[in-house]
Amino acid sequence: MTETRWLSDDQQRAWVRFAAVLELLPAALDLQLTRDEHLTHFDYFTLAMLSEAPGRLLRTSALAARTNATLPRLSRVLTRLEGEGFVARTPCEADRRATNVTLTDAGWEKVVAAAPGHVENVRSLVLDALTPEQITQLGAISAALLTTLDPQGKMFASEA
Amino acid sequence: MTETRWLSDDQQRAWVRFAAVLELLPAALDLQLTRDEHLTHFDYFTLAMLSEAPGRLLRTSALAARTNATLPRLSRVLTRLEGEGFVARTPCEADRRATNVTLTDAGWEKVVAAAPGHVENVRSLVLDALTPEQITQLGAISAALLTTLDPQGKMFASEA
DNA sequence: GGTGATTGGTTGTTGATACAACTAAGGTAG
DNA sequence: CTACCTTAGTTGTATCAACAACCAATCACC
Repeated sequence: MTETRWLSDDQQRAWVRFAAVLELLPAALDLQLTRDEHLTHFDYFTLAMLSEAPGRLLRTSALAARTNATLPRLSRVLTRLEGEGFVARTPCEADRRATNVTLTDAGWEKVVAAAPGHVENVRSLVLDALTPEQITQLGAISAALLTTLDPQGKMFASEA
Repeated sequence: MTETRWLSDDQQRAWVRFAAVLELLPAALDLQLTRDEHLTHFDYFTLAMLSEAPGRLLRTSALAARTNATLPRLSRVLTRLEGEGFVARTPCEADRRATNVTLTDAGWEKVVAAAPGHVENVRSLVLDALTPEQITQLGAISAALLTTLDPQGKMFASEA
């Protein structure tokens, strides 16, 4: 059995604080969206990914990859969002196993309505608390972490 | 209606990456603990907070504050952990509304067994991907974010 | 072109969390 | 001491997500 290498004081301090951020920030992000727009952060992100897709259209499995969702989870969320009139499901002509998901006009309006409040929340919770240098550092740190967390870049539409 | 101030390229890039980390890292932390120790990260954190408390004892509501849990959530988790023999609930003598939660010997053993693997996971997912400077930066950035996210320092036992 | 393996997506079931209602104990004012 | 408010914790109910089982369509291969 190998000896555990514990953390230095500096590592310990950074990790404890960062872990607290991981715990608190997602909840704070969700809170504003559910309160102001009756959308979960996942709902919002799903609609946002569709809004950025060419033709506001993605296949279900492609949308699942971008949102980091399992297919069962996305399936039920889409059923609800479809019922609310924000998305529409249509069979894919090219591959009849697949389903195309499109953002409806109402869905587009919803994203447009929700985005400013969400961005303002991101500003007030994150960006406004940091110096420009720290924002750049955070980008570099996050990129470094993503090389192990998301080596394929699944969550980034522009890549691969 | 005020005009929305959108994000600069630098802000946008940093935020998109950081948001992906917020999505992926907690799941990766949970995965190792559930796979290797059959503990959720919340279970582990709960036991860890108890293990660091004087006498391995905390009142339920104090434990809830340190773990950022609602009382109902903690109540049910404690019921399960009690059934597994890791914690014990005893009435508080001083205030008979309150309940003291103590870490049993089995619970202590569990934390001792689980900690090395968890720490190793934190290393491989976070610390090893960063330079010493970046670790220091991450600590400072997290501290800055916590001034708005957790102004009372609820999650830090040492403070107020 | 038929057989078997794979992929795309939905649904059954179970465990987990939130909100709200509830019980019980403690504090406070008359 | 009694009525009322607050605090500590548990439990009822509904929603959400995960895993697994399932159906349907496509592909690989002979």
